[in-house]
Amino acid sequence: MKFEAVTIKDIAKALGLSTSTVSRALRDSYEISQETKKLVLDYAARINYHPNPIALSLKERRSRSIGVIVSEIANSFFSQTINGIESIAYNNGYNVIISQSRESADREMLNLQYLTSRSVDGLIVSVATETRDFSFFKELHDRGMPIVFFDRVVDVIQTHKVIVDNYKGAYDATLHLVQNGYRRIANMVNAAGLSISKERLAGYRAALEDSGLVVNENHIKYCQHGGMIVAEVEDALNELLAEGERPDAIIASADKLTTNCLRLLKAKGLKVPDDMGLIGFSNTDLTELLDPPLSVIKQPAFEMGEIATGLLLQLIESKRPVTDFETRVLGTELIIRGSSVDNR
Amino acid sequence: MKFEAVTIKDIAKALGLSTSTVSRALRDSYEISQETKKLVLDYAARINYHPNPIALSLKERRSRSIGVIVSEIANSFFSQTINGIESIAYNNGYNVIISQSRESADREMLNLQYLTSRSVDGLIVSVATETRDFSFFKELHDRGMPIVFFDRVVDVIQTHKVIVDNYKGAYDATLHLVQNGYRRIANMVNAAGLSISKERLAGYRAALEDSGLVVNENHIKYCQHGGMIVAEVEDALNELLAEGERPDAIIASADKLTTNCLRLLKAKGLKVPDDMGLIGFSNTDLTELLDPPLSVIKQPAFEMGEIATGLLLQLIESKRPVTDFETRVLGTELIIRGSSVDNR
DNA sequence: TTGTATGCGTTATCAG
DNA sequence: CTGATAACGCATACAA
Repeated sequence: MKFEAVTIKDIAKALGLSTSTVSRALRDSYEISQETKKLVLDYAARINYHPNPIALSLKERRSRSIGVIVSEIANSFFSQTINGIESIAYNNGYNVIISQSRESADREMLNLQYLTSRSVDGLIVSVATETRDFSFFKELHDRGMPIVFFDRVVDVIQTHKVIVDNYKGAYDATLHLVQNGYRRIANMVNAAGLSISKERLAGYRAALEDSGLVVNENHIKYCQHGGMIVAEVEDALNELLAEGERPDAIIASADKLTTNCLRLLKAKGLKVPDDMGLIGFSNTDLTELLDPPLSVIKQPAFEMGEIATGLLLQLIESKRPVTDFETRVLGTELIIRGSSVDNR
Repeated sequence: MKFEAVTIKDIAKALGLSTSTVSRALRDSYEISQETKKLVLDYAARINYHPNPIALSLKERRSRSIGVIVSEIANSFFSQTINGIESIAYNNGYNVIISQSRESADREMLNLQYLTSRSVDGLIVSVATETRDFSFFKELHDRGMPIVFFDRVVDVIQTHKVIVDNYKGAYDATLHLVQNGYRRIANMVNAAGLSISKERLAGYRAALEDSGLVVNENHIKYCQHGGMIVAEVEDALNELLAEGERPDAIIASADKLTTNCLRLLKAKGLKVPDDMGLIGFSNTDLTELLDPPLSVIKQPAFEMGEIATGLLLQLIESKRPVTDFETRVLGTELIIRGSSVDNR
C-alpha cells in the first residue's frame, strides 16, 4: 500500500510489451527499435517511473550508496566533512548513510557490519578513539570493500587517506607561541592511539626542540575521550597548573579539548592569552568572535570530505583493483586571534 | 566477490535442509523442531550469518531505515537533532539515511523521491525555506508513509510534529530586552513562509504590544536565506541602522541570523549589548564564552530528535492507521549572558 | 515437522 | 528486434 511505485511490469502491461523489452528500452539498449524506445520512455516519464533501487541492489550487488562512520555527527569538524561528502555523493547520484561510533570500538564494528550487509559500495571512515584492533577493517578491505580513511587514519591498511598536515599545524602553532614569549608550553593530546594524536604531538615536540626548548614530559597530558568529558580535561588542566614548572601556554590537540580548556580557564579566572596562551585544533564557529579572539588551527573539513568522496568513487568505479593508493595531505590554517596568518 | 556473505542457501546446503526450513528456524518459527532450530542457529552463529537487508527490503517492502531531511547538516541545531535521531534509531535497530535540502525545494523533492524509492519506513523532516508546495509531502503521507515533522512543520499535513514554543521563546526574549530598557527592538526573521518564522514573529509582536510599545513594521526584516548568505543579513542590518527610528536592540530569529548579526555589529564597531541589544535563536557552541556572553534562545535539539524518532517508530510499528496525531511542544531555554534565566 | 513453489523488481541469457 | 525464463536472498502459502 505504502508508496505503490510503478514498476517495469506496469509499463509492460500498459503497453502490451514484455518486461525485458521495457527494461532494455529504458536502458537505451541498441537492440530496441526507436519507436518502441520512444513509446516506453514517454510513457515511463508520464507515469513518473523510477527504477526500484532495492531491486537493483539485490541484482547488481551494489547500492549506489556509501557508508560514513565518524565518532560524532554533532561535532563541527565532522559535520562540515559530512557536508562535503554529501555534496560530492549527491552530484554523482550516490546516497550517503551516516553512522556514529561515539568513540566506541564495539559500536564502530556494529556499524561496519550493518553498512556492509546493506551493500554500501564503499566506506569513508574516521576511526574511533577506542579502536585498537583494525582487523575487521583490514579483512573488509582485503575482501574488496573500497575504504577511504580521513582525519584519523589506520596505518596498517593500504588505501586512500585524506588528512591534514597535523605535524605542521601543531609545529607552527607551537612555534608561534614561542615567538610570542611563551616558554613553558604544555600539550593536551587526544587519545594516544590516534594517528592525529601522534602527528600533532610530534609537531609540538619538534617545534620546542627546534626552538632550543626542552620538552617537559609532565607537560604532555593525554585525554582518552578527546575532551568530550569535561572532567578529564579538568583533571589534566589541574595537573598542569599544579606542576612545579607551571605551563604558561597550552596547545590543545582536539576541538573539544580546545573549547573545554577555554571554558575551564575562564572559570578559573585565567585570561587567555595574557595569563595563559592557548592555541587549539578547532573547527568550531564563533572562535573569532571571542574577546580576545581565540587562536586556532583550523582544518579544511568540507574540502576533506569532498576529496575523500572523490577518491572513494574513483575506487568504486574503477574496473580493476587499485594498488597504488595515495595519501592526500591538506594544509591547516593557523588563525591567530581571528585573522589567518598562515596557510598551507 | 566483494563481501561474499553467507546466505540461507549456504546453510541449507551445509546442513542438508531446505532453505525454507532454515529460514523458519532462524525466525524461530513454532513449526520447527527444537533440534533443527538449534542445529541451524548454532551453525548460523558459527559461520557468522546475517540476513541480507536488501533482500529483506525487497520482500517485505520495508527497510528498517528512516530517512531524515534537513536543510543543512553543518548547522549546530540540525546536527544536534540528528544526534538524537540517530541515538533512538540505533537503539531500535533502525538505520538513518540523512539528506540535505540546502533550502532548495527541488532538492528536497529529489531527496524525498530517493528516500521513498529506497523504501525508508518513515521520514523525519524539517522543511526547506524555499518550499511553498507541500503536495508531494501530502500525497506521500496520504499514501501511508509515516512522516514526523520537527522545527519547521507543515500545517496542512496531519501528522506528529515536534516543535519548541517559538512564540514563548521570542516573547520572553523580547520582554527581557524591554525590561532592560530597550525600546526600539527590531526583528530579523527567517524566510516568511516557515512555521517557525511566523511563530517567532508573533511572539515578538505580542511582547511589544503587551509592553505598551508600538510595533514599527520597518523594524521587521525578512531574510529569505535565514542568514546563510552574509550579504542579506548585512542589507537588512544596514536598513535597520538607517531607519529614522533607529533600533536599539535586535531579536534574531535564526541561528545564522544571530551569529552573522553579531559578526556584522562587531565589524561596525557596535558593541553588544551596550550599543545594540541582541538576543537570537541559536544552538551554536561557545556563545557563553563571548565577552560579554551572547544572550540566546536555545532549543533542546537533541531531545527533539529523540522525541521525533520515538513518535515515528510508533507510527511505523503501529498496525492500524493512526489518526490522532500530536504536536509535541518543548520549552526553549533563554540564556542571558551565559546563564540560563528561564526554562519551559 | 519439513519441503516445494512463488514472488518482491530488475537485468542477463538464451531463444525466437 | 522482441519475448520467455532464471537469478539475486529471503519469506511464506501450500503441499506432503
